[in-house]
Amino acid sequence: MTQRNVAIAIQDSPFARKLAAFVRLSQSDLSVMSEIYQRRRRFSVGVDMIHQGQSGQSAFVLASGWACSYKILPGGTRQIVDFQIPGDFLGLRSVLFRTADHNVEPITPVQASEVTQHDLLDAFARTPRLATAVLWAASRDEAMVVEHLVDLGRRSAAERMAHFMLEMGARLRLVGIGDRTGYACPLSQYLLADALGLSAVHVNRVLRELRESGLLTFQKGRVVFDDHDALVELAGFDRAYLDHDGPLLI
Amino acid sequence: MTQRNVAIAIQDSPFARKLAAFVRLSQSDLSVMSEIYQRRRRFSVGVDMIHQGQSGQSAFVLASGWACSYKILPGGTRQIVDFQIPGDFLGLRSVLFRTADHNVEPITPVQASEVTQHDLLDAFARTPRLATAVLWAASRDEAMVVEHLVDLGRRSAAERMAHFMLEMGARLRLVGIGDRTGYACPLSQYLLADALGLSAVHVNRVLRELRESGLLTFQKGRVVFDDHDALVELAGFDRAYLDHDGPLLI
DNA sequence: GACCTCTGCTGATCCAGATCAGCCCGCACC
DNA sequence: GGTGCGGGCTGATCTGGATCAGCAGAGGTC
Repeated sequence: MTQRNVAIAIQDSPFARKLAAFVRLSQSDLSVMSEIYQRRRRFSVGVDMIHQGQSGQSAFVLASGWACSYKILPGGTRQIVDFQIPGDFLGLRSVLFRTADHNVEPITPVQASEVTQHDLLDAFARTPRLATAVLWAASRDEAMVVEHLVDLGRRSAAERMAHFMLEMGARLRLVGIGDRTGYACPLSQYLLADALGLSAVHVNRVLRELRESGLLTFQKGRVVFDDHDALVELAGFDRAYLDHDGPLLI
Repeated sequence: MTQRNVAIAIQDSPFARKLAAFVRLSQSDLSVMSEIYQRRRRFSVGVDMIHQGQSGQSAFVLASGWACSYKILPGGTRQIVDFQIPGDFLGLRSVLFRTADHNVEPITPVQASEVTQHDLLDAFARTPRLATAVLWAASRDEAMVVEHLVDLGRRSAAERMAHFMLEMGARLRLVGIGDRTGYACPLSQYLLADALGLSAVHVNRVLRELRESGLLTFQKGRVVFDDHDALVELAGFDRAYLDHDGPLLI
């Protein structure tokens, strides 16, 4: 494969597409990325990709499948911080902090490219634009976590659920999965509960309410927006934090 | 002032001290920083430093005083995402995303150094190590937001309060304010309520409970840890996410 | 075919924390 | 010296969501 071909291949990956929304990536940026992107690993459901408290962990770029990052509390309960979908960069903090402050676990079978601490620091030294791009991607993740914080702090259960479903819909559409009408969603009600800070029982009831009021249906692994506008209204959803207007770094 | 003197001055700032925990900063990194650090602006209480939805905003390095970053929901309630103390870098996302997705407001009179979009991108291009350091600082902020998310999702009101007070204590000690016994805290119970996702009434009751059970006293602008170990136990507080073990980038 | 586990679903009851209403104090301001 | 008003503080009441308990179907596995 020639250099040029490699660069074309990587350009089409969801990860590169996401970064390109922020910086115009040079040929050398792309080849550094594609080098990393080649090395694929597979993970099966339930096997931690990153383990809280352990050091020397790698980061990953998700190529296919869904994962979730979460924290376990003394007491056994857990809080899911976010779900990762194809194109997402995960475990950055576990590399920068040497020891991981959270877990990451696949929800479906996952394919991911491993990025070691050495890869990362090396890539930053060689291609500063890439470092800035990763900083941007990390900031976008932080914006999502902040939005989840608002969910838990100030939105009711139904608003939270609506907001979450809309956010996942928007994120998936950005990487070419799903459309305005809905998307395939491999999450169980238990996972939703741990993410939204609710009990599984209550998640079930909220989903029923949303279904019966004709807003949203989540059944058999598929989310359908029955009334997109009403959902946006209910959740106070403003997708500004997800997409930005063209590259900042030319 | 000679180059060397400037470098020495900036090295003692809380901001540089924080970054130095992660990367060994070179002479040129320091001089880029000190250039920015000279330009001080003052803000008084209640005047937004960063305004949600507006574009072309700057970031700031806090030199003195406390600020808070928050989001307003349609409906008027707000959620405080975090408080900023001296040495903190704030508004990074408002620069990287061109338009701000949150507000930042001083809680006490504030002195801060302005960092424009141009400053930031320029500094990154000139000193990649600094870019990595800022990435690290941003990740540390994200780790704090994640911990707040866990607070709201899975901790009871008393646990939340304990966790929050311990976290602020640890952060303040890192920049040389306060000690193991307690610290000066300019927050009102209303601010605490907006940060912890509680009502002000309930904040008051929780504070009384903690006081009466001999764990923590917050009165007249001062937080006193009456039983630090019991607080850590109650909150499940693990300060690993705040301090890391020596520079990663040599 | 018996058994287990996972997930979705439901009713009954309980409780942490919200909401409503109001008092008290210090202090800025005219 | 009245008059706001921003805090802190408190009692009474209400409620969203947790908890407890249990059923049903769909796989998986021996």
